[in-house]
Amino acid sequence: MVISTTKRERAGNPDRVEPNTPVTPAVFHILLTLADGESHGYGIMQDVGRITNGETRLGPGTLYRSIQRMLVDGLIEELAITLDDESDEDRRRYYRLTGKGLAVAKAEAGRLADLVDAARKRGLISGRTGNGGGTR
Amino acid sequence: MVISTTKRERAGNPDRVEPNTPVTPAVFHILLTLADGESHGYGIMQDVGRITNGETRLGPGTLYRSIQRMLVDGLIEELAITLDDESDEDRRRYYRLTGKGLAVAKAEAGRLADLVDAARKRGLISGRTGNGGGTR
DNA sequence: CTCCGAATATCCGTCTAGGATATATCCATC
DNA sequence: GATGGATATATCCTAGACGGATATTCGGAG
Repeated sequence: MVISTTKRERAGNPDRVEPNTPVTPAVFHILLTLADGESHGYGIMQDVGRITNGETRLGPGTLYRSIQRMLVDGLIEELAITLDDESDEDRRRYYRLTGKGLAVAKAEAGRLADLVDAARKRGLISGRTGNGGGTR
Repeated sequence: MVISTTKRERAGNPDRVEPNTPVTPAVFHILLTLADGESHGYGIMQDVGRITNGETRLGPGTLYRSIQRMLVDGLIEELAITLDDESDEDRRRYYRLTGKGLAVAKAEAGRLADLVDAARKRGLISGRTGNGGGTR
Protein backbone atom coordinates (compact mmCIF):
# COMPACT_ATOMS: atom_id res chain seq x y z
CA MET A 1 0.00 0.00 0.00
CA VAL A 2 2.92 2.27 0.35
CA ILE A 3 0.71 3.59 2.99
CA SER A 4 3.35 5.84 4.30
CA THR A 5 5.41 6.12 1.20
CA THR A 6 7.96 3.67 2.46
CA LYS A 7 10.39 4.46 -0.24
CA ARG A 8 14.05 4.13 0.38
CA GLU A 9 16.59 6.43 -1.14
CA ARG A 10 16.82 9.21 1.33
CA ALA A 11 19.07 12.18 0.89
CA GLY A 12 18.17 12.36 -2.72
CA ASN A 13 16.54 15.38 -4.25
CA PRO A 14 16.40 18.57 -2.28
CA ASP A 15 13.11 20.11 -3.20
CA ARG A 16 11.14 17.22 -4.58
CA VAL A 17 8.72 16.44 -1.86
CA GLU A 18 6.46 13.53 -2.28
CA PRO A 19 8.34 10.74 -4.05
CA ASN A 20 10.35 9.51 -1.12
CA THR A 21 10.35 10.50 2.50
CA PRO A 22 8.27 7.98 4.39
CA VAL A 23 5.93 10.08 6.44
CA THR A 24 5.10 7.70 9.22
CA PRO A 25 2.46 8.72 11.73
CA ALA A 26 5.17 9.44 14.26
CA VAL A 27 7.03 11.67 11.85
CA PHE A 28 3.88 13.55 11.00
CA HIS A 29 3.14 14.21 14.64
CA ILE A 30 6.61 15.61 15.08
CA LEU A 31 6.22 17.78 12.01
CA LEU A 32 2.96 18.99 13.43
CA THR A 33 4.40 20.09 16.73
CA LEU A 34 7.37 21.74 15.07
CA ALA A 35 5.02 23.71 12.87
CA ASP A 36 4.26 25.65 16.03
CA GLY A 37 7.87 26.63 16.31
CA GLU A 38 11.15 25.04 17.20
CA SER A 39 11.27 22.72 20.14
CA HIS A 40 13.39 20.02 21.68
CA GLY A 41 12.88 16.30 21.98
CA TYR A 42 11.28 16.15 25.34
CA GLY A 43 9.07 19.10 24.54
CA ILE A 44 7.93 17.45 21.35
CA MET A 45 7.04 14.36 23.31
CA GLN A 46 4.80 16.39 25.57
CA ASP A 47 3.34 18.49 22.78
CA VAL A 48 2.20 15.42 20.91
CA GLY A 49 0.27 14.28 23.92
CA ARG A 50 -1.15 17.75 24.37
CA ILE A 51 -2.24 18.23 20.79
CA THR A 52 -3.97 14.90 20.69
CA ASN A 53 -5.49 15.29 24.14
CA GLY A 54 -3.42 12.45 25.45
CA GLU A 55 -4.84 10.01 22.97
CA THR A 56 -1.57 9.66 21.20
CA ARG A 57 1.68 9.43 23.01
CA LEU A 58 5.13 9.26 21.62
CA GLY A 59 7.61 7.06 23.44
CA PRO A 60 11.26 7.99 23.66
CA GLY A 61 12.30 5.18 21.37
CA THR A 62 10.10 6.29 18.53
CA LEU A 63 10.80 9.93 19.24
CA TYR A 64 14.54 10.03 19.05
CA ARG A 65 14.74 7.49 16.29
CA SER A 66 12.31 9.49 14.24
CA ILE A 67 14.30 12.65 14.91
CA GLN A 68 17.44 10.97 13.66
CA ARG A 69 15.69 9.88 10.50
CA MET A 70 14.18 13.28 9.93
CA LEU A 71 17.56 14.94 10.33
CA VAL A 72 19.01 12.62 7.72
CA ASP A 73 16.08 13.26 5.44
CA GLY A 74 16.46 16.98 5.88
CA LEU A 75 12.98 17.49 7.25
CA ILE A 76 14.29 19.18 10.37
CA GLU A 77 17.52 20.77 11.43
CA GLU A 78 19.10 21.27 14.77
CA LEU A 79 19.72 24.84 15.65
CA ALA A 80 22.83 25.71 17.54
CA ILE A 81 20.79 27.77 19.88
CA THR A 82 21.92 29.95 22.57
CA LEU A 83 18.76 30.83 24.29
CA ASP A 84 19.04 33.48 26.92
CA ASP A 85 21.22 31.39 29.10
CA GLU A 86 22.56 27.91 29.07
CA SER A 87 22.08 27.14 32.68
CA ASP A 88 19.90 24.08 32.75
CA GLU A 89 18.68 23.98 29.20
CA ASP A 90 22.05 23.24 27.76
CA ARG A 91 21.06 19.63 27.53
CA ARG A 92 18.23 20.43 25.25
CA ARG A 93 18.68 20.05 21.56
CA TYR A 94 16.35 22.24 19.61
CA TYR A 95 15.00 21.41 16.19
CA ARG A 96 13.14 23.40 13.61
CA LEU A 97 11.37 22.55 10.40
CA THR A 98 13.24 22.95 7.17
CA GLY A 99 11.61 24.08 3.97
CA LYS A 100 11.42 20.52 2.85
CA GLY A 101 10.00 19.49 6.18
CA LEU A 102 7.26 22.06 5.84
CA ALA A 103 6.49 20.89 2.33
CA VAL A 104 6.34 17.29 3.45
CA ALA A 105 4.11 18.27 6.34
CA LYS A 106 1.75 20.06 3.99
CA ALA A 107 1.70 17.17 1.56
CA GLU A 108 0.92 14.69 4.28
CA ALA A 109 -1.64 16.98 5.85
CA GLY A 110 -3.34 17.26 2.50
CA ARG A 111 -3.38 13.53 2.06
CA LEU A 112 -4.87 13.06 5.50
CA ALA A 113 -7.41 15.77 4.79
CA ASP A 114 -8.46 13.87 1.70
CA LEU A 115 -8.81 10.76 3.77
CA VAL A 116 -10.90 12.55 6.34
CA ASP A 117 -12.97 13.97 3.56
CA ALA A 118 -13.59 10.50 2.21
CA ALA A 119 -14.54 9.37 5.68
CA ARG A 120 -16.94 12.26 6.06
CA LYS A 121 -18.62 11.44 2.79
CA ARG A 122 -19.29 8.00 4.15
CA GLY A 123 -20.84 9.29 7.30
CA LEU A 124 -18.03 8.23 9.55
CA ILE A 125 -17.67 11.62 11.10
CA SER A 126 -20.48 13.10 13.09
CA GLY A 127 -20.67 16.75 12.38
CA ARG A 128 -18.10 18.05 14.75
CA THR A 129 -14.56 16.88 14.72
CA GLY A 130 -14.91 16.08 18.33
CA ASN A 131 -12.62 17.41 20.91
CA GLY A 132 -11.48 20.65 22.21
CA GLY A 133 -11.40 23.28 19.67
CA GLY A 134 -8.55 25.11 20.85
CA THR A 135 -6.89 26.98 23.49
CA ARG A 136 -6.81 25.17 26.65
CA MET B 1 3.44 6.62 20.56
CA VAL B 2 0.55 4.36 20.35
CA ILE B 3 0.18 6.17 17.16
CA SER B 4 -2.38 3.78 15.92
CA THR B 5 -3.95 3.13 19.22
CA THR B 6 -1.87 0.14 19.98
CA LYS B 7 -2.94 0.43 23.53
CA ARG B 8 -4.87 -2.26 25.19
CA GLU B 9 -6.79 -0.62 27.94
CA ARG B 10 -8.54 2.62 27.45
CA ALA B 11 -10.99 1.81 30.15
CA GLY B 12 -11.17 5.33 31.42
CA ASN B 13 -13.00 6.87 28.50
CA PRO B 14 -16.64 6.08 28.05
CA ASP B 15 -16.94 7.51 24.58
CA ARG B 16 -13.93 5.79 23.19
CA VAL B 17 -15.21 2.68 21.59
CA GLU B 18 -12.16 0.58 20.96
CA PRO B 19 -10.39 -0.98 23.88
CA ASN B 20 -7.84 -2.75 21.77
CA THR B 21 -7.82 -3.02 18.02
CA PRO B 22 -4.79 -1.35 16.54
CA VAL B 23 -6.15 0.73 13.71
CA THR B 24 -3.25 0.73 11.32
CA PRO B 25 -3.43 2.89 8.21
CA ALA B 26 -4.07 -0.18 6.11
CA VAL B 27 -6.94 -1.25 8.32
CA PHE B 28 -8.45 2.19 8.20
CA HIS B 29 -8.37 2.23 4.43
CA ILE B 30 -10.16 -1.08 4.35
CA LEU B 31 -12.74 0.17 6.81
CA LEU B 32 -13.20 3.19 4.61
CA THR B 33 -13.90 1.21 1.46
CA LEU B 34 -16.23 -1.15 3.27
CA ALA B 35 -18.20 1.79 4.57
CA ASP B 36 -19.42 2.08 0.99
CA GLY B 37 -20.86 -1.38 1.17
CA GLU B 38 -19.64 -4.92 1.23
CA SER B 39 -16.90 -5.93 -1.09
CA HIS B 40 -14.29 -8.58 -1.64
CA GLY B 41 -10.52 -8.54 -1.27
CA TYR B 42 -9.55 -7.71 -4.77
CA GLY B 43 -12.24 -5.09 -5.01
CA ILE B 44 -11.04 -3.48 -1.81
CA MET B 45 -7.56 -3.35 -3.22
CA GLN B 46 -8.81 -1.41 -6.22
CA ASP B 47 -11.12 0.81 -4.22
CA VAL B 48 -8.32 1.98 -2.00
CA GLY B 49 -6.39 3.11 -5.00
CA ARG B 50 -9.48 4.77 -6.39
CA ILE B 51 -10.45 6.61 -3.24
CA THR B 52 -6.97 7.98 -2.75
CA ASN B 53 -6.54 8.83 -6.42
CA GLY B 54 -3.84 6.26 -6.77
CA GLU B 55 -1.69 7.86 -4.13
CA THR B 56 -2.11 4.98 -1.79
CA ARG B 57 -2.03 1.43 -2.91
CA LEU B 58 -2.63 -1.67 -0.92
CA GLY B 59 -0.53 -4.69 -1.77
CA PRO B 60 -1.93 -8.18 -1.52
CA GLY B 61 0.25 -9.05 1.42
CA THR B 62 -1.00 -6.21 3.55
CA LEU B 63 -4.52 -6.62 2.27
CA TYR B 64 -5.20 -10.20 3.12
CA ARG B 65 -3.24 -10.12 6.31
CA SER B 66 -5.21 -7.11 7.44
CA ILE B 67 -8.45 -8.84 6.52
CA GLN B 68 -7.47 -11.83 8.65
CA ARG B 69 -6.72 -9.58 11.58
CA MET B 70 -9.92 -7.63 11.16
CA LEU B 71 -11.96 -10.81 11.07
CA VAL B 72 -10.38 -11.95 14.30
CA ASP B 73 -10.96 -8.55 15.87
CA GLY B 74 -14.56 -8.60 14.75
CA LEU B 75 -14.31 -5.47 12.67
CA ILE B 76 -15.60 -7.19 9.58
CA GLU B 77 -17.46 -10.37 8.83
CA GLU B 78 -17.59 -12.56 5.81
CA LEU B 79 -21.01 -12.94 4.36
CA ALA B 80 -22.02 -16.28 2.98
CA ILE B 81 -23.08 -14.63 -0.21
CA THR B 82 -25.51 -16.02 -2.59
CA LEU B 83 -25.04 -13.84 -5.55
CA ASP B 84 -26.79 -15.07 -8.62
CA ASP B 85 -24.79 -18.23 -8.91
CA GLU B 86 -21.31 -19.49 -8.38
CA SER B 87 -20.18 -19.21 -11.92
CA ASP B 88 -16.97 -17.29 -11.86
CA GLU B 89 -17.37 -15.23 -8.75
CA ASP B 90 -17.33 -18.20 -6.46
CA ARG B 91 -13.78 -17.38 -5.63
CA ARG B 92 -14.70 -14.03 -4.25
CA ARG B 93 -15.10 -13.69 -0.54
CA TYR B 94 -17.26 -10.78 0.45
CA TYR B 95 -16.86 -8.84 3.65
CA ARG B 96 -18.96 -6.29 5.40
CA LEU B 97 -18.45 -3.98 8.34
CA THR B 98 -19.67 -5.10 11.71
CA GLY B 99 -21.08 -2.73 14.25
CA LYS B 100 -17.78 -2.72 16.02
CA GLY B 101 -16.00 -2.12 12.76
CA LEU B 102 -18.15 0.89 12.10
CA ALA B 103 -17.51 2.22 15.57
CA VAL B 104 -13.79 1.76 15.20
CA ALA B 105 -13.89 3.43 11.81
CA LYS B 106 -15.71 6.40 13.29
CA ALA B 107 -13.32 6.63 16.19
CA GLU B 108 -10.32 6.55 13.92
CA ALA B 109 -11.90 8.97 11.49
CA GLY B 110 -12.51 11.34 14.36
CA ARG B 111 -8.96 11.06 15.51
CA LEU B 112 -7.68 11.78 12.04
CA ALA B 113 -10.08 14.67 11.73
CA ASP B 114 -8.62 16.10 14.91
CA LEU B 115 -5.19 15.72 13.46
CA VAL B 116 -6.17 17.44 10.26
CA ASP B 117 -7.77 20.15 12.32
CA ALA B 118 -4.54 20.65 14.19
CA ALA B 119 -2.68 20.77 10.91
CA ARG B 120 -5.08 23.34 9.56
CA LYS B 121 -4.61 25.52 12.60
CA ARG B 122 -0.94 25.55 11.86
CA GLY B 123 -1.42 26.57 8.29
CA LEU B 124 -0.39 23.27 6.81
CA ILE B 125 -3.51 22.98 4.74
CA SER B 126 -4.37 25.51 2.11
CA GLY B 127 -8.00 26.42 2.35
CA ARG B 128 -9.98 23.61 0.94
CA THR B 129 -9.96 20.16 2.32
CA GLY B 130 -8.23 18.74 -0.64
CA ASN B 131 -9.05 17.35 -3.98
CA GLY B 132 -11.49 14.61 -4.54
CA GLY B 133 -14.40 16.84 -4.01
CA GLY B 134 -16.05 16.86 -7.27
CA THR B 135 -16.40 14.83 -10.31
CA ARG B 136 -13.66 12.79 -11.59
C1' DC C 1 -0.76 -23.24 -26.27
C1' DT C 2 0.53 -19.38 -23.93
C1' DC C 3 -0.04 -15.25 -21.83
C1' DC C 4 -2.78 -12.09 -19.13
C1' DG C 5 -6.12 -10.53 -15.68
C1' DA C 6 -9.01 -11.70 -11.76
C1' DA C 7 -8.80 -13.48 -7.12
C1' DT C 8 -7.06 -15.40 -2.99
C1' DA C 9 -3.26 -16.63 -0.06
C1' DT C 10 1.42 -17.16 2.02
C1' DC C 11 6.38 -16.24 2.67
C1' DC C 12 10.32 -13.37 3.52
C1' DG C 13 12.97 -9.26 4.33
C1' DT C 14 12.83 -4.56 5.91
C1' DC C 15 11.42 -1.21 8.81
C1' DT C 16 8.57 1.06 12.46
C1' DA C 17 6.70 1.29 17.14
C1' DG C 18 6.94 1.08 21.93
C1' DG C 19 8.65 -0.01 26.19
C1' DA C 20 12.52 -0.78 29.08
C1' DT C 21 16.67 0.74 30.29
C1' DA C 22 20.80 3.78 31.08
C1' DT C 23 22.81 8.16 32.06
C1' DA C 24 23.00 12.84 33.71
C1' DT C 25 21.23 17.13 35.64
C1' DC C 26 18.07 20.17 38.13
C1' DC C 27 14.84 21.08 41.86
C1' DA C 28 12.30 20.23 45.97
C1' DT C 29 12.07 17.82 50.12
C1' DC C 30 13.65 15.61 54.31
C1' DG D 1 23.68 16.49 52.56
C1' DA D 2 21.10 12.81 50.77
C1' DT D 3 17.23 11.37 48.22
C1' DG D 4 13.64 11.11 44.91
C1' DG D 5 11.19 12.79 40.93
C1' DA D 6 10.99 15.37 36.73
C1' DT D 7 13.67 16.80 32.79
C1' DA D 8 16.35 15.30 28.83
C1' DT D 9 18.71 12.44 25.60
C1' DA D 10 19.94 8.01 23.69
C1' DT D 11 20.14 2.99 22.81
C1' DC D 12 18.58 -1.88 22.89
C1' DC D 13 15.17 -5.49 22.15
C1' DT D 14 10.88 -7.46 20.76
C1' DA D 15 6.67 -7.51 18.33
C1' DG D 16 4.45 -6.41 14.57
C1' DA D 17 3.12 -3.87 9.97
C1' DC D 18 4.21 -3.31 5.38
C1' DG D 19 5.35 -4.54 0.61
C1' DG D 20 6.79 -7.25 -2.96
C1' DA D 21 7.46 -11.67 -4.77
C1' DT D 22 5.52 -15.78 -5.37
C1' DA D 23 2.03 -19.56 -5.94
C1' DT D 24 -2.32 -21.21 -7.52
C1' DT D 25 -6.68 -21.44 -9.99
C1' DC D 26 -9.85 -19.99 -13.43
C1' DG D 27 -11.43 -17.85 -17.78
C1' DG D 28 -10.63 -15.27 -21.94
C1' DA D 29 -7.69 -13.39 -25.67
C1' DG D 30 -4.09 -13.84 -29.05
